[in-house]
Amino acid sequence: MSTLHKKYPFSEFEPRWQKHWLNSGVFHGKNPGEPGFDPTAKKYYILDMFPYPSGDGLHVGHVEGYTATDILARYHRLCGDNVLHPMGWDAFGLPAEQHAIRTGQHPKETTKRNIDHFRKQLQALGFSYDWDREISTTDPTYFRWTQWIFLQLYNTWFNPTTNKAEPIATYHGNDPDNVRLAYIADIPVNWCPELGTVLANEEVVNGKSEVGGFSVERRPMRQWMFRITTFADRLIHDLEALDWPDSIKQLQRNWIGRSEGAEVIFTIEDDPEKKITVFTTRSDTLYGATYLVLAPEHPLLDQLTGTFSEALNTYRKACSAKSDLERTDLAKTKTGIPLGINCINPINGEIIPIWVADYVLINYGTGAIMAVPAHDERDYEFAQQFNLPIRSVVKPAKGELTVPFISYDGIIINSPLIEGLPIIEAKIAIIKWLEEHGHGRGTIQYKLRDWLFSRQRYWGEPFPILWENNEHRALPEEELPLEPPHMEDFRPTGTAEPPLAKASSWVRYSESATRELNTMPQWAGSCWYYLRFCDANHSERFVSREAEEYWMHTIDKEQQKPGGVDLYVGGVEHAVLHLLYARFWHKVLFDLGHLSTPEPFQRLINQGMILGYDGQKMSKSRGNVVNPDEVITSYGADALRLYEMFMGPLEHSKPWSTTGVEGIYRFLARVWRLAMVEDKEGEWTLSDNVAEIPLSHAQRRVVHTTIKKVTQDIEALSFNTAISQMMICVNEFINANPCPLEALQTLLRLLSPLAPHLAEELWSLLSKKFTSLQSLGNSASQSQWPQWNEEYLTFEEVTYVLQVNGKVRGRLTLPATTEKEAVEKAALNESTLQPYLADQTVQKVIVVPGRLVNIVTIRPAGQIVV
RNA sequence: GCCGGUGUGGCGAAAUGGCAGACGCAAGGGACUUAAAAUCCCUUUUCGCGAAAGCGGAGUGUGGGUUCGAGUCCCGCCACCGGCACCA
Repeated sequence: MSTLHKKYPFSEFEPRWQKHWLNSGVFHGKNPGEPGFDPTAKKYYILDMFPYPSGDGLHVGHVEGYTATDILARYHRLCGDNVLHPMGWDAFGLPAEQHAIRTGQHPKETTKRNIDHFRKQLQALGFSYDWDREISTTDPTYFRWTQWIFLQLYNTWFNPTTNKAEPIATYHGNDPDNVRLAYIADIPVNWCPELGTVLANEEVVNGKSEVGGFSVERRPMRQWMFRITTFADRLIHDLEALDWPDSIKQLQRNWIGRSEGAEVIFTIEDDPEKKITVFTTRSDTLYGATYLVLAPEHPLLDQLTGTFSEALNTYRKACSAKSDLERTDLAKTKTGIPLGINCINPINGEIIPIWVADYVLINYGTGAIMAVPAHDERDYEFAQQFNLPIRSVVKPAKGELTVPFISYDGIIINSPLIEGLPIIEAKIAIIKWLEEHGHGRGTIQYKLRDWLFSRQRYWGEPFPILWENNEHRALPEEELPLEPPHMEDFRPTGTAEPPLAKASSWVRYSESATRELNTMPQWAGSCWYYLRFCDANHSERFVSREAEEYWMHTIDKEQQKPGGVDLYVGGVEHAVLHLLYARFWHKVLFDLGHLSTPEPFQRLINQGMILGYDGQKMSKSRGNVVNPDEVITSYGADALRLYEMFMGPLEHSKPWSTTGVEGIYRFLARVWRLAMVEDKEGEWTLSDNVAEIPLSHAQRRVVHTTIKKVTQDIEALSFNTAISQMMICVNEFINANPCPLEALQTLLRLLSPLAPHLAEELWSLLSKKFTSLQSLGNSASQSQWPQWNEEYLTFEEVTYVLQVNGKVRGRLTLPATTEKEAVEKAALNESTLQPYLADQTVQKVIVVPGRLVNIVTIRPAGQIVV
């Protein structure tokens, strides 16, 4: 393709404009206090999910989201807004380190090279980033503040009475280490031997590591955790006011997994001092509990009796040897073992047996359940397996009782205290009874677990933590940033010991203190980068208060919007990882008074995936990967940008089509030829056809329709239809002779956010001849976006579609000003309709102004004709 | 199993409850050309009738409903995609 004659000289002018933009600094968004800052301009913060700069370079999927935000950024600048549109690099973390190990180079070098390559590729697409604000998470001037924020979390606790994070000094209990938001815990974690590190729950998919797909095992380890669970309720609640896709909100809600229920305390029959607390969402079925189940790892098991049967020990061992995958396999039959100990149901004093079974999970609720086999499928299956009694305590509101009966549409039976109540009321009554009698309480459980934050890898932020006498303390703030030691051999040790342990002189902090050896996960840097962009070079604070308040301030107090980034565009894969973690950090910093908004991202859009031509996900092994560099070489950056926007709705997944790119390329060439002609030598010169003549009525209508449609579509992020309208406009003028300058001028302005190189080049060529043209854009604070005039959109005559009983039977052209009654009258008199109206009685006439008339008739017999 | 999303020509798609298929791709035809490329113009949901202009019927996964009128709103079902899943 590249050997073909170019339809317009993009390869000459695209790099030229890119260079011009870079050198002139036109895309720099001004902070308050900067020379030229305009306090009257609206601020607009539009953010991309910054990339991990992989060795593979830019993907066409990146191009899609980045083009969408670039169009918005350029559009808002033309509207006179002060736009913040930054870019940076999420360059710490596992993939970068894996890549370095594979290529045998130090991650510092590979990261730098990859970043340089990525930056070049982005600039070759003409994206209007403010490169003055470029950041990399691996830069000490950046991760200094990542470490500082960690210390904020370390020195903070969650006060349940205020429902807020507060400085640890306001905590008056005896062990502050028990309540810090960043804490050390000895718990079973996801250890991945292949990667040589532990992973967060969110990074383990079906028992495999999300990165690389290696198997993951449970093992108890001492790790840094974040108490994100204390924010579970706010993380759910605050979703409401965000302009996010419902699907993403739902994903986060499901992940947090709030469920309301009750804790019920059962007393051990032979030892009334010992009690078991269970969690249930079905307190209404308390009378139906016929046995109780403990998770095999339940700590109470060790206290209950020292004389475990051999069988129980064997069972517990077998469970711990199982992988998560085996254990959660729904298809397998349930296993369990009776403990030989009974407990007492508080509601009726009934003595029921205690079992141990691995269908009860230790890390949800209390690790113990009351089993109600008549109303829970799992309990039912277990009871069948081991011949345990099944007692129905709810019957359906209508219809036959089937067991197990799970539905909420039921009435309580066999339960003296709550007999005959509907389920919801019964729940409340039981909880009230439990609380009054000290046998339990209403409570809320979450699926969300605390966030495992430490990794046993080299390429990440070191923790600003010191250890002395087996106790941790914060590294003094003035010693930040704490840079990782330079190491030649930074590979995982093959054991649970982090590689930093090998840097012995770095590890030793003083005679008696050593440094923390773990590093932070990749999420650390991406949790707050959007804040740093507001003030990327500030050295005194993670972001200056003034800049943060300006770019993140509440945009709409009336609508109770929380504010934050005005538009955030990225892939759906971050729905429950990055987007949840960032919200958590943000809320902590907000509670501590460092930020002015409770949420980071007001509006979120997920771009769909770009698939291969075969409709499959692009992958090297399928051989269907499209390289953006090659598309740029053949068709130019504008064509690539425009094509990806024309493919379909931004949120949809859609397959790549090379002929589709050619179609867009042809369209851009048509725009070019509106103004340019090629002479015999193949040189392009300005066409004599362009003239300063007034638009005809019809032309003016097309131009103003286009202004309106493109403006509204850009604001709605409906770029495909905006482009369609521009095509219609170009089709209108391609054969206009002469072509009015005004049409061309308007079209170029409308096109400039989408295909900026072509628009700039033509504008600049035209303005050499037509001095009436001012600058295309980017001159600050003056709106240069075209305005449409509704008057020009109207037609003098409109054609009505005439229907009889909903079927089109004719048309009628009338002056646009014709009154409804006159339209009706004209329609009834229209000759083409008469055959359909003969023998009929007109029952009703519907007139939709400017569009259609529907005549509803009835036969004399009284039947409506259909 | 639960939650969410999507179903419209050969393909990507478009349609404030008001002429379904704009715009683009692909396909076919024409103009220009010695020829090709490029460019420009025309046709293109489908079935029936017609030499043709045209006329008539059907049609937005599927079955119902609301409405003068449904791709669009409501109820049921089917298929595909994504997420969660022994979470009590």
